[in-house]
Amino acid sequence: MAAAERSLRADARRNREAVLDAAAELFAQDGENVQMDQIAARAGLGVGTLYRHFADKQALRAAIIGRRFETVTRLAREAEEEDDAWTAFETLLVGYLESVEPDTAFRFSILSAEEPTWADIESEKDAFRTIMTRICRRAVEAGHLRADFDADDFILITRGAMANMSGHGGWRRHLTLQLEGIRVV
Amino acid sequence: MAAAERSLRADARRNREAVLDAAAELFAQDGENVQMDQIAARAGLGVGTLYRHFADKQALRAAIIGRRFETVTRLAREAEEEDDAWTAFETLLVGYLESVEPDTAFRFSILSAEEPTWADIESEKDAFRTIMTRICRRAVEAGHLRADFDADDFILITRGAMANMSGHGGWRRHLTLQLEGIRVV
DNA sequence: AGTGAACCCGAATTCCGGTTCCGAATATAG
DNA sequence: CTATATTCGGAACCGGAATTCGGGTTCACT
Repeated sequence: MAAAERSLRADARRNREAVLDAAAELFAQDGENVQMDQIAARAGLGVGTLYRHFADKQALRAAIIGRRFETVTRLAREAEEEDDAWTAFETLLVGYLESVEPDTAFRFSILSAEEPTWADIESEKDAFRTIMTRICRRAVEAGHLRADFDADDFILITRGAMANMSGHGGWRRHLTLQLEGIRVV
Repeated sequence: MAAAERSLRADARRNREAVLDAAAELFAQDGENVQMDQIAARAGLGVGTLYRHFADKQALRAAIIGRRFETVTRLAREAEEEDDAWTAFETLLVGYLESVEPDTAFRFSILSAEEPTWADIESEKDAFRTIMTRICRRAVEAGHLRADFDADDFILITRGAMANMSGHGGWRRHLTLQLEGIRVV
């Protein structure tokens, strides 16, 4: 793909970016229900142009989702720099959620789970998961997280928080509950 | 509505039930993406008949969701009978989630949050919430739940669990984490 | 057992949004 | 500057799914 990018005509590359930006913004805002026409309009282009760059709507979505994964992966790398194991974990957790909060499309794509030919994204997904796993492990070993906590649990927690992001900012409260537990023993 | 039911012709009432049952089953199974034709077929009726009983697809959905609320409200009433405050709470929590697990449509409608003209359902929703609030309060007062736990938190917790119901049965694990907390202090 | 209102049926229509297509416009090589 | 390959634009197309509509059917009352 990097090679392909280089061989793209100047205007084409510019437009491709415009499409990506417009799509990102609209998908983030309205999630699933955005029309190709709207994206084209926002990008100041014709629909035809979208299809020149992306096979179909699904592909465009995939590109957007992939982008966000790159973002959070970068974020994870930063978090890993933290000296304290707990700080690293908390930074990742909160950073991830904050980054994802305004992106309706991403949240829904995660929550919907089905995701047919989402195969494209797999590699980005893995990159994130790898780092995330290390950070979790470190926090467990340092005794800051329950001994049986693992990467899958991180996903459970974040999905849970994401489910409480619509409208009311209840997800922060929920995160507290998840960290501390609701039961008194 | 009760009066209207009485004045319905025998076959009409029967068909109405058939539609409701068929719709409930299909919506539960496939969530959002069910066609009116399918529902009609499953009910052994023509599409026209669906529209005789429900203004549009949305109205039908609303009726189904309302139904499930009635179910869980009944469930809550039962839970409240429990002598032990914690047992009552746990019964409600787990019972609610188990009851909701197989109902894709319901889960999505809760998670999607937007809910345009969902106003119809409000009363059913309130009925449930009232009882649920009492049960939570009792568990708090008995010292089984953190002191600041309230009805809104119940919703956060359940939404969280519901977000982890697609496919993998991870929601039970998530529920444990939510009850006990993931952090070690 | 007749009558009319209520009800049912499902083909036809409408609506909606993704995708295609090809002439016009534009960038780059020579 | 010209030629040629690329890219753009957006009206037209198309399929899928909701909704309508009017003629046929069934119930319930007398």
